[in-house]
Amino acid sequence: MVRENGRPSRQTDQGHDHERCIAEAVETADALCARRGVRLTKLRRRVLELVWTSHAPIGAYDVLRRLSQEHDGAAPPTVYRALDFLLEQGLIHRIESLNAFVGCADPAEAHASQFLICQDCGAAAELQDPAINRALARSAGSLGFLVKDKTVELRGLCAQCREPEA
Amino acid sequence: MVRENGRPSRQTDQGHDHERCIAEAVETADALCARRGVRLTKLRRRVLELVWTSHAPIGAYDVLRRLSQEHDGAAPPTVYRALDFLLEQGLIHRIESLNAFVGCADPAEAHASQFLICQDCGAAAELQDPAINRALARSAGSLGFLVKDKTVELRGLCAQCREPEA
DNA sequence: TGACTATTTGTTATAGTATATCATTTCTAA
DNA sequence: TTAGAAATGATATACTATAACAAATAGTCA
Repeated sequence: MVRENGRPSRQTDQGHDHERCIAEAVETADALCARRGVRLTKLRRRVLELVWTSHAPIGAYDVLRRLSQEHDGAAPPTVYRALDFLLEQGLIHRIESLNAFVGCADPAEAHASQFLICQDCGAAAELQDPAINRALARSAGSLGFLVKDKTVELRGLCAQCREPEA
Repeated sequence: MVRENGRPSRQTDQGHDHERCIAEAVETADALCARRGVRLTKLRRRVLELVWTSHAPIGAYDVLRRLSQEHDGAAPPTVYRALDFLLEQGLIHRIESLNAFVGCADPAEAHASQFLICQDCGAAAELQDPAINRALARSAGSLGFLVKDKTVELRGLCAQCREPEA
């Protein structure tokens, strides 16, 4: 587990076993891709792991920098193609306000989610709040707007990072 | 008014007098900046007009291309600085999912708004729906998350562009 | 007024994000 | 085993945004 000075690293550890987090994400992805008949190749799986390095969204070029250390000839398209595949399969999400990517907490089926992004620790928590989706659907619907895709990103301070406030 | 073949241009005309739209936006901006003691310079005012060219969000480099036609030596910082000023003053909004900018419909005071972005005509409608904001606040609050800033962007088809469906 | 100061704009360079294109390799299925 | 499809390699380039410093302009006050 990644630590700094013996204490949990804020960026990577919310007090949980993150290795397990990554392993589970990869297992789920393997199963899902097998069921769907799509190929989670070694490269794509590795990019998925890199995105899951922490719960903080990671930029494509950060993924590239890490990938390059172990994969000769990795270039931007290498990473973007893998990210595109993972996005299509719903295994990761794109955070528009950060130009970055984060692992999907619940990739089993397509869903509209919302993100709470901490400006201190960087972590992005994924929600699927029916009340929010209802309010959005109602508002758009009343204007005759047909929603195809949603981006809901709230930036601020997560509960842990707020504590020192007191 | 911008037209194509004598018919209203979808990108710029939703069946309204858009010249009036632009003029009102500039008048409001002038008054607001005067009251606040900040300077809406000729350059900034012109960039505001260019952002208001249509109700479709416009990219910084599109603004630059247009500005260059009338303003020697316009460069990226010229535009980005003006856009930053306009954002600070709440006169325009940034659409994260498009890396683009759109005029603010109600710049008098800070507000959390939502955008309905039509994937056909490109127009972005700005909402300020209290029900949406309540749902977001409730959800974030229940998790102890302190919200500082929100991005809510729904992409799909606006009422006008849906009609041909039938 | 005239000089000081802060703000705005000009200019050049560069960082950061993403895609187009074509060649090569690898996988799959017949 | 081999043709076709899918994935990856490799190079170039497009698009978005900011850093840094110089010059010009506007506002202030002696």
